[in-house]
Amino acid sequence: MQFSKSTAYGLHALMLLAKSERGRNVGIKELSSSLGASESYLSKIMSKLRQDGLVRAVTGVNGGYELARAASEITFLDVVQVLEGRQHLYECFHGSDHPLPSLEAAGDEPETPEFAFGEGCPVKQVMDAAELQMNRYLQQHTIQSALNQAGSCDAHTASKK
Amino acid sequence: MQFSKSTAYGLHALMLLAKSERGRNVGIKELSSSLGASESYLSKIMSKLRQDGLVRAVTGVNGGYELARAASEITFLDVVQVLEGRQHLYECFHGSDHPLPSLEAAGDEPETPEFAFGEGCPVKQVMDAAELQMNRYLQQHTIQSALNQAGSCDAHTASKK
DNA sequence: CATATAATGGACATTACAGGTCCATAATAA
DNA sequence: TTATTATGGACCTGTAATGTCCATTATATG
Repeated sequence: MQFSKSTAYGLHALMLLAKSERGRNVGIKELSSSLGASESYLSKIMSKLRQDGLVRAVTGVNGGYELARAASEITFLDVVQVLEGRQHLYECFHGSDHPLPSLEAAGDEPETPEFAFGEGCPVKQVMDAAELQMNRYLQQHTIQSALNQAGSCDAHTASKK
Repeated sequence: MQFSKSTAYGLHALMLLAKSERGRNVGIKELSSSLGASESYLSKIMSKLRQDGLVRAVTGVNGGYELARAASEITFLDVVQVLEGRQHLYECFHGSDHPLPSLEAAGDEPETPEFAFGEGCPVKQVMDAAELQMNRYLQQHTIQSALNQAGSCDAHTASKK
């Protein structure tokens, strides 16, 4: 299990947009050369971010992208959910369309002492709660807060032009 | 990003082993029929769990698997790390062998105000910390605790044979 | 010892999906 | 009108997850 590269690219792209002066559009060329990603691939990612309302895009000359709202209002969770999808990280096998284990044996097979799968499943409860811990953290951190963090302990590269 | 099916199978297999009487070996046939997985596939998973010391296996007649230590000493994190690997969930693209963005421009291009990637990267700091939140939760929950949880709110299926 | 049982590990097949490219189209500023 | 720039569809590719098969090893039992 790994976060996709798309998420890494998306997060970094938003960091760049947050840094650029407000009102100025940043083109895909600039973004892709800064991040070392191809224009075609990165534009797919930016497109998703736009569809979900995280960035605005304007086509044509001097077009490009800018944040759709303040960097302090864009959480890491927002970005992750757009680029990784909103399904749960954990599913008890056969994504719920599968009949429960004890269907043909209506009580005559004592050697299958099964707990409930799917929703009531204690394994799923733990895994979902674990995911929640992570998501809560991601929701508490924004593009802006990460930017501040970078500015404080990493001031040498964050020189303001 | 999703947990693999292997993790789901592995966790449930351990739950079954924890339920079975101590000292009794549970064979792959029994496990696979209970979980609805093929014997061949599930045995691969069990093999991994054995190599990492979570279960013991004995070959031959009456052989099978049992927990290598108390169910209360096997955390969800243990299982996840065996079956998902121990790499970080997040990597800043091109796993650190890539030169930093500002290499050809030794100070003459003010339009690439880049922060450090890799270790110092503020994005990675947030993502790693988020992962840590999840892992901490997984470490605090064990096969035994999940079993208890199941017993309390799901007692109808957890009848002791 | 012989036999049935059962896990192991290697090799291999299959599938799904992330990663990545290309191109035709639409929108916009100059 | 033209150059620029994002969009979205189609498509290709590599790799990892999933899954099967088989020969081997180990063990209990008769």
